[in-house]
Amino acid sequence: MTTQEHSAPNPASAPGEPALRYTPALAEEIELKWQEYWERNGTFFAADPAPGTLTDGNGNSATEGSSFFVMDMFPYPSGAGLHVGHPLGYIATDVVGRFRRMRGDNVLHALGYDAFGLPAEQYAVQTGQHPRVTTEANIANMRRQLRRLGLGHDSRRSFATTDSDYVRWTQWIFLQIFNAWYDAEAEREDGGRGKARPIAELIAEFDSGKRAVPAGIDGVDASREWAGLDESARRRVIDSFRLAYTSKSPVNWCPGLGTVLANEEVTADGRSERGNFPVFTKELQQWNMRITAYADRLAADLDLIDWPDKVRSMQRHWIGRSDGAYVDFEVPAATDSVQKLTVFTTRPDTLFGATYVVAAPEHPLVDALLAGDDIEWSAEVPESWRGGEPSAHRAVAAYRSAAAAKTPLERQAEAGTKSGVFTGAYAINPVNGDRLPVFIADYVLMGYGTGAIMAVPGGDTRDFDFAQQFGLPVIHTVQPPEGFDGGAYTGDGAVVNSSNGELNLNGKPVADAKAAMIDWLEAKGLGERTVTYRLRDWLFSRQRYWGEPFPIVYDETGAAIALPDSMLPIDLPEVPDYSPRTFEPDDIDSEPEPPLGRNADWVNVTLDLGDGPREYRRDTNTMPNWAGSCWYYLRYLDPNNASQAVSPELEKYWMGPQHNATAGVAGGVDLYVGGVEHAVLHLLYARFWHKVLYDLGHVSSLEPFHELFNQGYIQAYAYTDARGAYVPADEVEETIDANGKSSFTWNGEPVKREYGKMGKSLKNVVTPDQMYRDYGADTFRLYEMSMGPLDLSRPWETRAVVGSQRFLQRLWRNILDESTGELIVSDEPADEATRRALHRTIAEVTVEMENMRPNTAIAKLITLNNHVTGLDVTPREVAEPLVLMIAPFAPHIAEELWSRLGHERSLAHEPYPTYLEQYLVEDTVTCVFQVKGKVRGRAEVPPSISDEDLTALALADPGVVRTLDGAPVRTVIVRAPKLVNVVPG
RNA sequence: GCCCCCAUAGCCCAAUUGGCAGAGGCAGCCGACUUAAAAUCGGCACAGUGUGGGUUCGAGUCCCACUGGGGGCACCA
Repeated sequence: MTTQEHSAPNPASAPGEPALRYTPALAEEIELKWQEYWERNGTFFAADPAPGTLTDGNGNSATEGSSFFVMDMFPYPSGAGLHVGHPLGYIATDVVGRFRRMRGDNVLHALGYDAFGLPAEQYAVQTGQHPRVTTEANIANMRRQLRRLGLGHDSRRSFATTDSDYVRWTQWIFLQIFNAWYDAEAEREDGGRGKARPIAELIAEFDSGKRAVPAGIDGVDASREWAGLDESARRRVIDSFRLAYTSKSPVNWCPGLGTVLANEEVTADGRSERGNFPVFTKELQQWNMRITAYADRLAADLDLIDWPDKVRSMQRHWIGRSDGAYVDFEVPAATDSVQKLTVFTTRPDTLFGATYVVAAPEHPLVDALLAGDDIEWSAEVPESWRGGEPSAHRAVAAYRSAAAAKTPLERQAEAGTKSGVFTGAYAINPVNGDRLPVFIADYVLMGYGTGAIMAVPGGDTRDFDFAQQFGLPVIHTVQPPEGFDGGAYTGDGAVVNSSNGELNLNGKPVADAKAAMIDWLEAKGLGERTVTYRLRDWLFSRQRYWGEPFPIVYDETGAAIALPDSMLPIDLPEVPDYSPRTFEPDDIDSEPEPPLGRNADWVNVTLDLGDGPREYRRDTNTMPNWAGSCWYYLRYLDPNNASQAVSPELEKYWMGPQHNATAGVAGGVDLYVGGVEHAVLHLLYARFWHKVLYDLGHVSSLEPFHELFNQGYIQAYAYTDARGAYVPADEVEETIDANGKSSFTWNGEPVKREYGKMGKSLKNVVTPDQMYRDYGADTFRLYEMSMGPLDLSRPWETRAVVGSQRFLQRLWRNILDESTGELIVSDEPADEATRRALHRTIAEVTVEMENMRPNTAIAKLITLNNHVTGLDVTPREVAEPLVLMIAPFAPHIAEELWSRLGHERSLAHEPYPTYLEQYLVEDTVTCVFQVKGKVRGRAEVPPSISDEDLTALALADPGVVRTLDGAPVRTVIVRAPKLVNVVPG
């Protein structure tokens, strides 16, 4: 090897600086060169197993080694570009991917772009350009910034959700869901019960008479047989089963955004998560996805995957499974008819403690209870129950309108305080015949359970609060512990006050009493065991331009008709104005106006759907942003497939159950890294789609993502001046006084420091481009990985980056002469201490790498490199493994050194260094002698020393003897060979 | 209000099954090199682990209470 091959003159070097000093300019030269090399050689091409079409860089299919699929959360290409916080996760996955590749895995790592959505639309409106133009420009900019990082991605597998041939398959999956129904009785391949089936199988069941027409379908006479229904009625029946369906129902309407939103996109105080506009409930015809059919599986299968407990708990909570029972109460109504009011309770064991019943204000049964004349309150009705009105009719009407007028924010503010009115009706407690007053109150929600509850003030704090306010009796049915200070007792204990002639729960623990009560209710026909969920169906349509159109048309009857696969994709039409029609944020009477409706030529279309050309009207909604991110991981596996979303063979190879040692029974992406902000939305939706695809036989894995890792955020300091205005953070000076206290000034003026996000308005943005320019990509990567544990948020500190740079410079100088470029490594064997240091480092770094602790892995590499710095020459037997171990973090400089060390090929597929056990065994270890746990002496001892010898050594140690000062020894604890603790008695 | 996580040197962070509080980096100090400075090299100092209890021969690590910071949920029966 000659230096001429490598040492191009470096115009950026300062005068007198050695030609090959590892400066930012040289780093850039090296980095661009290797990025070029990797691209030209397809170094990171992930190979399909034969007969797949994608090969590795050498044209080979995958052979040995297991597959490893590592993935980042789909980036949204924003016009603002990246700051240094954004690449943290991408660097982490790259490090893992490169490490696994060196360990012999077939690694698939690619990155696509989630490019539909409101910001692109808004940005386009601002700049007067088509969203596609701005989106593509943003993607190009982001690709450039990320390529400069040196990420080992398979570029052939990248795409954007806005690509027409990706949209095609998003629409295809929508049709799969539309053309499916959930059969709760069907047996699944994984042994469970309940799965999605093609809608054709449902039609066949109706045709054959196997399944009867269900009751309760709008416009369909339930007494009619299937055979007697006309085409339109049949369609209504079928549509009511679909997993994607339209319904006119209360939805979240956001006038400020001009679109409807999913429950998950609305905050607890009734505002849009994006934009923070008020959200109102409005009856609208919208698309929904029947995610509730999967509630039990989405909750249960969280046990099969390796996710942070925090995220699993957030999903569990969102799904909100509650085991309990329906209980029927008879309510004699004013007109002498007897109504049945069904409540849901998770505490059927407390039924003997029910002292009143509450229905939600909008509960439909309330109307039936009030049927009849408007009669004034009877004298026995307490004043507080009357709501200040002369009759039940008026009190209910007044309360209902007051409740309906409350904004979500007001409801939020009032949570805790109770309100309600008496309906004048009484419900009969099925276990003891007690007459319980029926109230309406807004602390009971129509959307959960049955919209009615039995109230047990003795066992529920909310009911207790209400009972206190309305003077209702309190009966405890569980014996509270001693010292209980009154109120509702919600804990476990022995049941009391709970028996009738047939049933006696007294003395039982709560769980047994629950079961006994449900059994009794079921036997008497008074109730049944049930499970309810907090999860609602997923509202799936948006009134926006920049999203996937629905592959749906409507005929003259208004029925939704799926377009055949052959007509996909349905591309977005050109429209005169693609901004959504927005309104005053609080304009409650506004109606959504989809931009797609502005192109009549597109909306009204003549198609031949099998019965000759006919006029149809297209659906003008678009899909929510989440649609594209629900399945993108599958497309990485098979990006060019024109006949399938993904080939089942490839899905099985990369994601199937047990596809490698850690995949487990659920399978899925091996490592998925991203922010915790997607804990519920994206991750729940994607799991749902995946399970539908599983049920329909398109994928073999039960879950999309096997291991989830939430990286922390890189945060930053921001500084405000006396007026509270932000000042440029990079111009602020810090002074530390004698006590170590920091103070900050900008242009000589004192400024205040705050800690939080990095953002333009805070004037504290640092960009990757600045880092590339001032340090190089390798230093930047190394710094981000060494800042601390990956899952922790930490502050960015530009002036600390130099530490990572010095490390790489020292490594560089340990291997070559920075003036001449000559190698300064020696083929002579390393000395014993160096060899031991190397093998210990390999052993330790391997453990850190396997456990995704880059910060400690890097610390150990620095230690080894510092050791090498102290040697006269660097032994090759150390230099080479050191370079290989640094490669995942700083791949460009590692490739450069590897090549200068005489290797012709990239080190990307070079085996990761392994250690020899013999060098880990020490000749002597330091044994610590303690007296009462305090260190009093130490000695070098052989590792194999016996307990007896150690005890003798310890007791003879001068420090120990001095501390004991003649005191007798009670006991000696020996942990050979590292520790002896002498306990005086 | 309820639940979860975190707290170690001026700063970012290490510390195996409870066993010498310190791996690494930033900043600081001293020395070498230099006309000088930067860079580099060599060296040094700095906390007893947020507070108060407890368990233990021994606690950063386990338990309880509190304080401070971060996050989730918020009438879901």
